[in-house]
Amino acid sequence: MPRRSAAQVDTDRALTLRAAVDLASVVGLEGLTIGRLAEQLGMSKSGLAGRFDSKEQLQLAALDLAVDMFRAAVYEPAAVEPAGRARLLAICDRWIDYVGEPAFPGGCFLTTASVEFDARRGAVHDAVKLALSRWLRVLEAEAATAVAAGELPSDTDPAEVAFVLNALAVGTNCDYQLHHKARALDHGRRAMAAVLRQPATSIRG
Amino acid sequence: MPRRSAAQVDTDRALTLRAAVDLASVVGLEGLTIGRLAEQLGMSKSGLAGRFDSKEQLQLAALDLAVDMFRAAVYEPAAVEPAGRARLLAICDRWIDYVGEPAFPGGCFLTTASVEFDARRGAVHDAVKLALSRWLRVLEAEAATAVAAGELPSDTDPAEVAFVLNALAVGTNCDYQLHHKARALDHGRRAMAAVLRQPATSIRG
DNA sequence: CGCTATACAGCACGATCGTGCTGTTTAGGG
DNA sequence: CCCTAAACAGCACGATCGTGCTGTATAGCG
Repeated sequence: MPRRSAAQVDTDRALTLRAAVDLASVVGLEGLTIGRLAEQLGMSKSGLAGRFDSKEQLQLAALDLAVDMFRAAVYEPAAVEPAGRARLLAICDRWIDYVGEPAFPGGCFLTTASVEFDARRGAVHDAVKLALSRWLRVLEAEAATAVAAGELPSDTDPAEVAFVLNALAVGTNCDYQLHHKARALDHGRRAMAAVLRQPATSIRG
Repeated sequence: MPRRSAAQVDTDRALTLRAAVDLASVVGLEGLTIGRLAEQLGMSKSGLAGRFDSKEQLQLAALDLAVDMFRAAVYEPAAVEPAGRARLLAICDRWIDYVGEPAFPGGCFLTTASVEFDARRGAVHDAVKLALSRWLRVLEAEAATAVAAGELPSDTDPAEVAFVLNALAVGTNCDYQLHHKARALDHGRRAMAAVLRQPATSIRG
């Protein structure tokens, strides 16, 4: 077919990647197959392959989109809250919402990709690791702000708060994806709230 | 080759499954391939396939072995402790040990299988779901015993304790497999201990 | 010492994988 | 209005997948 405008190419690529993310969330990033994705999009294998240099590039692009969608669903709505405990609470709330009604049919994409590629080598592993490290650092910075403001106990380790919140989210995602019981979301929410409980006697005010 | 004694067949099968579990912990239960496993064992594809009815049976057998190994590494050493909080603490301790030095190169097999098959249908999905449900019920029963004995706050929900402990273990496993930082194990241990903290004023004595 | 059942190798099958190459079609610049 | 460049279909390639069938060698029973 023809040469098309850059905008059209971009939206085509975006729609392609959106379908790729949906598919990969169910069958995994490795099960994300050129043939299957092409069939689902109603185009030929070579046509689809032409949009990406290789399967690995497709995996990386799908991962990027999934990270963007996670940030748009979880972080950005919470970023309107003031930094610190309030923002962390908003993040956790949105996070559990995201686990309960994920944008993808197969649950949190980052978690799936992390478990799938944690024991492999290559660009995809590195990209997953980088994305999750960055997210943990965001959480840690918020926790540090909260501690500095006296919104969390002064002996709180921000890195530990970030770790525990992430672990609870990952664990909640796994449980919910396996059993689809809303109680898992309640448990996850309550456990996160307990982590972010204010100090009994406020230190600075 | 020949007809062999039942004992020999059993140990051969056990060795085969042990290799299958190792391989699957890295490449996933779906990436566990007859050809790759046969090559690793130095035998032909058809020879290996003859030991199992189908690939799905191989996956189920590998899963069974992984569950047995998890129980042997985590639950059974802790079962010598008295039921309730002491046993839960021992379980958590062993659990984190298991995450830090898993019997398989790719981390906790159950977690990997759970994430891999949570969005699929079939016997493997059902088996994973059943195994994890049973484990959660074990944790919940121990937590209920602890609450009844006054070793945990009386308003504690045993199901929530079981859920949170499992979520922390899963999250710790994911983080550790991705980054291989011992600090993750410390964080996981501390968070689990916090969940099992004794009531400030013991109710029954 | 034969006989038989079994564990396995070897091979072939269709399907699907990722990736190239070759046309063909067409939108947009000159 | 051409003409170039991009997007894609169609096809083929070797590799690998799971699964059968066939032949063969041998341990253990009678």
